[in-house]
Amino acid sequence: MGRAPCCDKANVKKGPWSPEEDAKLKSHIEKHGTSGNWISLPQRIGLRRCGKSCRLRWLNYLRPNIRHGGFTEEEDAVICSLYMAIGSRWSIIAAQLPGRTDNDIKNYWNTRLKKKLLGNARKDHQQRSRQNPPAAKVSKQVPTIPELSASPPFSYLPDIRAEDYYPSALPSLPIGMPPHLESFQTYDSDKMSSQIINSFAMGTYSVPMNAWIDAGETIPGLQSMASLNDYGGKYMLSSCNNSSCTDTSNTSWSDITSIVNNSPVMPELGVPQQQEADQAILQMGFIPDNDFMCFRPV
DNA sequence: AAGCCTGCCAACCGCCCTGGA
DNA sequence: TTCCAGGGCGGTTGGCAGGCT
Repeated sequence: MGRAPCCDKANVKKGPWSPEEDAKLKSHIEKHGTSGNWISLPQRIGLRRCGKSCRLRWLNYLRPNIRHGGFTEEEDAVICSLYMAIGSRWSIIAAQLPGRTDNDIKNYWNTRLKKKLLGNARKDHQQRSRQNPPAAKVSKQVPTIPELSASPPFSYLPDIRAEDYYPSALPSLPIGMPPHLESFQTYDSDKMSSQIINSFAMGTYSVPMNAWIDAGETIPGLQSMASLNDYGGKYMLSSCNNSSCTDTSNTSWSDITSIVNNSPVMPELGVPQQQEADQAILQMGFIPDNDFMCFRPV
């Protein structure tokens, strides 16, 4: 037996709301509230609408202080960061943006922001590739880990993963990411692409070498991740490229920070020149634009 | 001018969660 | 403890508008 419908589907009106219906609903809720029951509300006020439809109309359109359109760069940044961190949890994302509804943010993401993000990421990657053509690989033993070739991370952004940033060998980590907004709120909007790379990388626990060295803000984000997740504080640090991964150590958070801080660039914690960053990466035995640093709980 | 395409967004659908009986 | 109604939410759809051919 199926679930009983929430209303009489045959007798409710569907489609766009008329100004009269809007006025009736708004006026009633402003005077009496919803009385804690959306399902019975339309009957009580003489609307031929489903209760759920009334609720949606009120929440997404009629309630006070709703803003539509005109998303700012700052709002874009928050949406991007949170989407990368927690995925399509639109209600949670909306809760961080006063006056915005989950529906609006969802629509905005699907129609504009996703394309903007993909465009920036591609442009950024192409520019870097021109400036830093892949160097000859530094000699080191890299045992293949065949099982890592399946199910790459971030299925909802296949274009970036497949073509721009993520090699197919990266491990997939079915683990929830806590929000780490504090890591992203200070970004310069001019550096949108860097910001996206960082949050993207954070969500998968794997960091393109360039981005890792690029942005000091990655560090507090990682630290937040390490402290909020219960993995006993142990991580496996790997370097990955298109065909294989090399586990360098089982490491704790302090080991990771030690490795990062030993880089000649990281102590600046600002935005070092890309050439310097690439030089540092090479000195550590990695290949910019080819290798990735992965953190896996062990 | 007409038809087609694309982007946008309001609204719907249906599943899951929660709290009360 | 179980059941169920209502609420919440994310995915999807359909219609409209504007641009393009």
